[in-house]
Amino acid sequence: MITSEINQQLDLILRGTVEVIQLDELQVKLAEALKAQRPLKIKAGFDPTAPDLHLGHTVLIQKLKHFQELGHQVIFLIGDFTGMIGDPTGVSETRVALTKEQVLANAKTYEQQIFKTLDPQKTHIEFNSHWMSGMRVDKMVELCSHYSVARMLERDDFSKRYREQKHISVHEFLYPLVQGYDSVVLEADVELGGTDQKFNLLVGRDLQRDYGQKPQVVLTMPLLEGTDGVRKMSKSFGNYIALEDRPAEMFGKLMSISDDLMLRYYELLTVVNLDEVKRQHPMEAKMALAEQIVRQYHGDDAVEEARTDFQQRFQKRDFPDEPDAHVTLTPTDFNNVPDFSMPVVEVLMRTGLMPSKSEARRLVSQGGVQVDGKKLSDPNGIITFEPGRINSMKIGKRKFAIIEFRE
RNA sequence: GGGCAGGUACCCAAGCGGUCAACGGGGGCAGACUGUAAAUCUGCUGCCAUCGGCUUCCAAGGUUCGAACCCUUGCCUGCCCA
Repeated sequence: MITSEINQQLDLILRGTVEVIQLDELQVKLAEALKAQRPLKIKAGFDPTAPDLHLGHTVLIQKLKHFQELGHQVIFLIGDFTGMIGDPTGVSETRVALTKEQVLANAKTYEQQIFKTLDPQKTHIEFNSHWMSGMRVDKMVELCSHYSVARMLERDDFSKRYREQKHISVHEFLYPLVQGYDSVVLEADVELGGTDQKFNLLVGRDLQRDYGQKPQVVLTMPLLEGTDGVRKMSKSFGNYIALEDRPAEMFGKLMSISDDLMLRYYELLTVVNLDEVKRQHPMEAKMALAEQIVRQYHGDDAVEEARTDFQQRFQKRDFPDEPDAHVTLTPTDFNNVPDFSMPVVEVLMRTGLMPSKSEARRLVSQGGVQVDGKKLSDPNGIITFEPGRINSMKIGKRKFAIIEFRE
């Protein structure tokens, strides 16, 4: 009776997970929870350095949702303490430490976003600065004594960087310790994280054991590949789909992924049966995926608009309802020219869609610019405007602008 | 504290006195192709400009007719020895 209940829970819990350490411990915890009518504490930590979440983060949030649906206690931990010091990961760039205000603002954004998936009533949000900021140095030193350098160097990225003679700051060693200590403070039963977090999650187990607690079960989730289909989705790679992307943009990005990647997204971001997806025409399946995800974060109306925009822009290669730029010209814009003409490059610059004139000329000479459906080719060309006439401009593959001339 | 190696465009990485705005790869952009794509092929990828010009190769000085390349100092990174 209890066993069947547990197995039912496990079905959902294990969906999509990469690794569970240890499965039998999880079973025991579930059984105890059931018996004592006490929900398990499920912890997942997020770095508040990024103000917005992307689909990659939602893999974990979905998993939290599963636990929540099973009646467990979800703790959304915001690593603001770590954030305020500045995450040293990423050797090439020195990150600027965040101020308290920034962290709070970011945390606010997090709340808005995760509550599109999680139930606000049943979600605890914690900040680790709560117990870390006031920690005395002697206690910090004591915490450090719970772990050894050799074990630190076991960590993949540390050992790799060490081997490759890359820089490692001492305080980077503190991060896993702090994260692990969070689990001690929260008395977490389970901690979720991406596969890249495995080491940190395991440190949590060790520390809990050292502090006389039962070690948390560690559950790792795959890292979602970004739109390039290769590297993990990340803001710094620019291959991400942010939850706050405009609906049309989100839709477009989802449509631009490869067919293979589409299946992966289905697997990790939805509960749709994959065999069913494979039976569909790839393009239709991709549309359905885009619709489902846009709906989740922007609602039904947005889906409608986004789909229409996409079909116009890309499928019909037509002008979208909402141009990316709208330029209004008046006679004063042509001060020295009696016939209301203007170099193409100048017009392009006025749309604000070009980073430089050189870029604009390049685009024109490569045939990437159309005015009213006619392809331009001369980077030195001139466009003559007629009063009251509205000119449409296609700039590159995906940008559209309206140029209006009013007398 | 001493010794050694290195810092080149978005990233990686050539170049080591003129022919360098700087090879090559990745990424990005554009064109072709297509089911939106992806893959593939082709071109472009500092800025301004009609020829042509201007500002770059960690920073500041210096040597030279001329420096990314040589010298000095500083800053940064890694390794080795203390």
